[in-house]
Amino acid sequence: MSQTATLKKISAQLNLSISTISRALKNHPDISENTKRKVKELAALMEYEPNTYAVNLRTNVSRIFGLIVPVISNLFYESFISAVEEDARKLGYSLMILQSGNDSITEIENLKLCKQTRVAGIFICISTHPAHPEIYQRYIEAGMPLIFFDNVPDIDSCNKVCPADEEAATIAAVTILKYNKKKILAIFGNDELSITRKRMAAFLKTFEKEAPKLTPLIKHADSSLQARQIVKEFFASKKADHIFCMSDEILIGVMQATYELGLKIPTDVSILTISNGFIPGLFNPSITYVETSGYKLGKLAIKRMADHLNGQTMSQVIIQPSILVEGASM
Amino acid sequence: MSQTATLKKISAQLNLSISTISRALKNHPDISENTKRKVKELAALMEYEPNTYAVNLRTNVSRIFGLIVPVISNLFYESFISAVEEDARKLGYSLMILQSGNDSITEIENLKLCKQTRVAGIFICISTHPAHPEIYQRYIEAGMPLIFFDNVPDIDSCNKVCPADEEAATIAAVTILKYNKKKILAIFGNDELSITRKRMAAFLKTFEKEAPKLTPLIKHADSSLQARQIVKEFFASKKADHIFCMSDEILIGVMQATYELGLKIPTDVSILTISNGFIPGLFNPSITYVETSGYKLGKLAIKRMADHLNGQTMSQVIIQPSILVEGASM
DNA sequence: AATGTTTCCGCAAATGTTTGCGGAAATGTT
DNA sequence: AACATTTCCGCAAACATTTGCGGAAACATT
Repeated sequence: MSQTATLKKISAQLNLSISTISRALKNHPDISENTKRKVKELAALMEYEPNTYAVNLRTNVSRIFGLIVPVISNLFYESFISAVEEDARKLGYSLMILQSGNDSITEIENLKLCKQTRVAGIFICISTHPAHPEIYQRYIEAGMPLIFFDNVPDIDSCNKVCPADEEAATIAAVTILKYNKKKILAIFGNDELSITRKRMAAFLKTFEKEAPKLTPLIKHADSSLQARQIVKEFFASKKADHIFCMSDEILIGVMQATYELGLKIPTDVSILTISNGFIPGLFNPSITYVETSGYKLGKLAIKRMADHLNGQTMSQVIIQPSILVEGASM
Repeated sequence: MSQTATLKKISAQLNLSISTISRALKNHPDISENTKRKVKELAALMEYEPNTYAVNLRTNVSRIFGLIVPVISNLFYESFISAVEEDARKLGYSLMILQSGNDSITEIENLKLCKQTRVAGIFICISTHPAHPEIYQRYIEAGMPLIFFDNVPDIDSCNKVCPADEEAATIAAVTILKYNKKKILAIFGNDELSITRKRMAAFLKTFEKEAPKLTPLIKHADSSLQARQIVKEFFASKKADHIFCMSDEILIGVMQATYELGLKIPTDVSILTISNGFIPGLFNPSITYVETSGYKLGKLAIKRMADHLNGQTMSQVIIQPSILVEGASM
């Protein structure tokens, strides 16, 4: 890079000490208005910008948040990141974004990188199989502001910001029952994800409570393709009057299957999903969904981070409530 | 944060000087194998990690790339970012991601932030209306490795990595003609985007050349909603046997309109779009598209950056070729 | 025994900024 | 005139690291 202005260079020009320049630029009361003016003028002229590294070295804090997600290319994370970035910038922070690829080792490397970078705080959606869950604890105990979101560890005293997974699944179940559906195929994601387990438990619990005689058929799919095959295989021999999808990914596979099977929605089969809202609107008829907004969750997360940085360091679990958004698929 | 190990603390423990510790840890030949071993052992024990800020202050380079996009929540940028992050990590770099919100002022602020952070390089997709295009030049002249992608400025001597916008539009036009379409509605994005202009010019040029008597009807839409309205208004009075969509955003609106109008695809109207590939696959029938891959573009961009950092600083324009992916919408 | 070479390590400066402390000059108070 | 207070500013240390230079010891060469 080119010649960069420093406090030293400014001080040399004005015959003032470095400390005076530093203080003048930050409106320290010790400095007279007159010299403040002169310093600021020259600083502007020379396009002075404080050297972030020197500042961080001195103060030992940076204005960067670390954000770790399994993948960026995901509608949910993407909107989450977008929300966090927006507000982080307003607070004068920027974002260092890392992908773990849902791999525990990479995740740990990323955490280490955050530590090395002396980030001001970390947002993390943990991987499916954390090899060393105790590591999170270490970061917390070390005083690192750490906000877990979406997929969170089973640690009690930590900050978590989650979609209302149980509530969303409950709303879904209640809605399905309200429409008087009887033969229900429910497709969930990877069984090992905490999010899957939570949603499934709440879903089944609601059925047990509200309609004990009704037992939805549960299937698991790791991908759109699997979901598609599950539906096709199922309908080859049996029928269902409703398909519940745990996520966009599953919905996409299910919709492709209904195309291929020639099923009319909602007359042949009704559909309900849990989603951010974007994908359900692409289909015709548009799919009714229980909203879990990555964007709103992001807003909550950055808010929690800001509060934490302002001294409210006690751990807290925040749940982003879910609402039903009616499409035409029920 | 907790007690952090520093060179000084290690040196105190071992009764060696700081410089010896520093050299031992980086295998400097001046240091004997014996002390190297001792130093490394203690460093590992104390979980020593070099202070990034001190290192950067001394060396004046960081291992961070800045990446500026209009928005993160966009399938194209998202996959671009994903690709860049993957390879950046392999090279030992991380990513600072900034959104400009397609606002020139915010974009300049973000550039400034990159400069302040002393990033090793910048990837930028510029906003629609750069208020001060000369600023880019300033960064380039200052020696900042700068890679423009997707929407790029009209500067000659700079590094650009672009989808083959012209080629993509040409392929689209050729395909439409191949299917013998006669009444063509072509919907493009915002007229002021360089990407729109490039695609439109190539599209029209191909028609002029290959089928001079055929003139597609051109419309512009800034959003899915607008595209939807355009189609509905158009079909209220006229007919078309093909709709060309410049982007996913437009495709989405068009598809909603076809649902509402009850148009069968491809019998009533055929559809072709330019896309990353994700969205076209969601519809039934799946939409034929000309691929412009954000992921592949990202790989190209980071490659160019790596080369630049390795001394190949002369400017270069790289085009990511386009291919036709056949769906069932033609 | 004197000189040259190698091996191994430390001194100190430098990077740019922040900040506690102290101090000179100017002003105000008896 | 003597003292106290205020105003304004500089000194120097500190943050953690890197690196040119030099130097002491050990060894090898005449």
